[in-house]
Amino acid sequence: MGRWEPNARERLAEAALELYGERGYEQTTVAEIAKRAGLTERTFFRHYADKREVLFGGSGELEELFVRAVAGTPADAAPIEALAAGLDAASEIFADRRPYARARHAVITANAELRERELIKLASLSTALAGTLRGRGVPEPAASLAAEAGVAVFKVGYERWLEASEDRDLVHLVREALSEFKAVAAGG
Amino acid sequence: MGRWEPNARERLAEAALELYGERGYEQTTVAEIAKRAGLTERTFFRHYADKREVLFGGSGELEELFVRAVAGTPADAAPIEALAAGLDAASEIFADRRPYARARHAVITANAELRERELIKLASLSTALAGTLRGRGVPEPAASLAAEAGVAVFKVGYERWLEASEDRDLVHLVREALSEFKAVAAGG
DNA sequence: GCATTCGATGTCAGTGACTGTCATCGCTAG
DNA sequence: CTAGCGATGACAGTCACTGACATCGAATGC
Repeated sequence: MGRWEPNARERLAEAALELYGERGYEQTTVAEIAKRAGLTERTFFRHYADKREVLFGGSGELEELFVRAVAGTPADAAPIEALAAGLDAASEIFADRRPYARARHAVITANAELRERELIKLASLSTALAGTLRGRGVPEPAASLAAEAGVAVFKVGYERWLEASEDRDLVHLVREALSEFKAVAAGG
Repeated sequence: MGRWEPNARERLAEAALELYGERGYEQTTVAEIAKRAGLTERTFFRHYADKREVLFGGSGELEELFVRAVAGTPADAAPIEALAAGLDAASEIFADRRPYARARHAVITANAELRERELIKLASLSTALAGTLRGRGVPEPAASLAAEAGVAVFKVGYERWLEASEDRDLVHLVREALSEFKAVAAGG
């Protein structure tokens, strides 16, 4: 494996989150992250495309899970109902990671570049969901609109979960957001 | 005014769009943009915060117009109906700018950094709309969800407009996107 | 007219993100 | 034991972006 210790990639992500939290994203240099992880700056950029990406290692996994759940829904389910299944699946993987999610979210919301990166990850998720819906026969622009709505619902539920007390779980908060959404879209 | 010619800011934006279109965003240096505009790199950064922002000079205007139209709606209008008024107002200012909008959109979609910047502008719009809706008595999370939906509708209509023939105008395409949205959200 | 003042620009040096290239380490197959 | 290979280190270079200070040009006051 590596030249020295294993899990270089994970060590870098951990060091980055710590440093971004301690002194802020902008005040942290990549060289400092690499040093805390026992590596060099050059190696950081072999594992992550840039200084922002180190906080988004799990986004591909989330997207894959969400999409798979939507695709696994009965073919005659309405777009919104297929998305509901995806929302459930995506919510479950966060179950025991709330402390980590909170630390990460605090860092991201504190910096515009990181917010931008988060938005493009969500846009990628939305694009993938729209493609999956089209594959199920949903025409455009309904597929894209439904996908965007699904992501918005997840985002709202997720943010409420971060602020909520420990006994409120993400799956339920996202479901609540979904029914709020349906009410608003119906003109309520 | 300026040391030489007037409208330095506009000249920079024009030069940037040209160069980004000719040789691509990444292959263009800020020094080249400034030179084409008859200025120096340092002056570029006095007018625009970074190399991406030069393509987004009008986003504040769009946000202001959209928000004002929503705020000017009768107090008893449902969130979706208030947003519909905002969508109409926002759509009108693009009426005679389709060639420019197409060139700009082609440049933005070709580069991930520029897509990120566009997304955060839309997120800012969404946040502003949500605040306006809250000011009209719409509670959270309905206000945020409705605002996200409104932005998604605008985005879909706008993209269709860019691809459409010259006789189809933005206002109508956005209205079509809105009714598609209502149908999908209702479970259609 | 002429000096003063002020905003916009130019100049220059510096930091840090990111990349290309090549050497080197340490494990593994044979 | 050695050859090969993947991961890392070392180093030089480009470019986005910033701070500090000089300078220009036009408006203003007299």
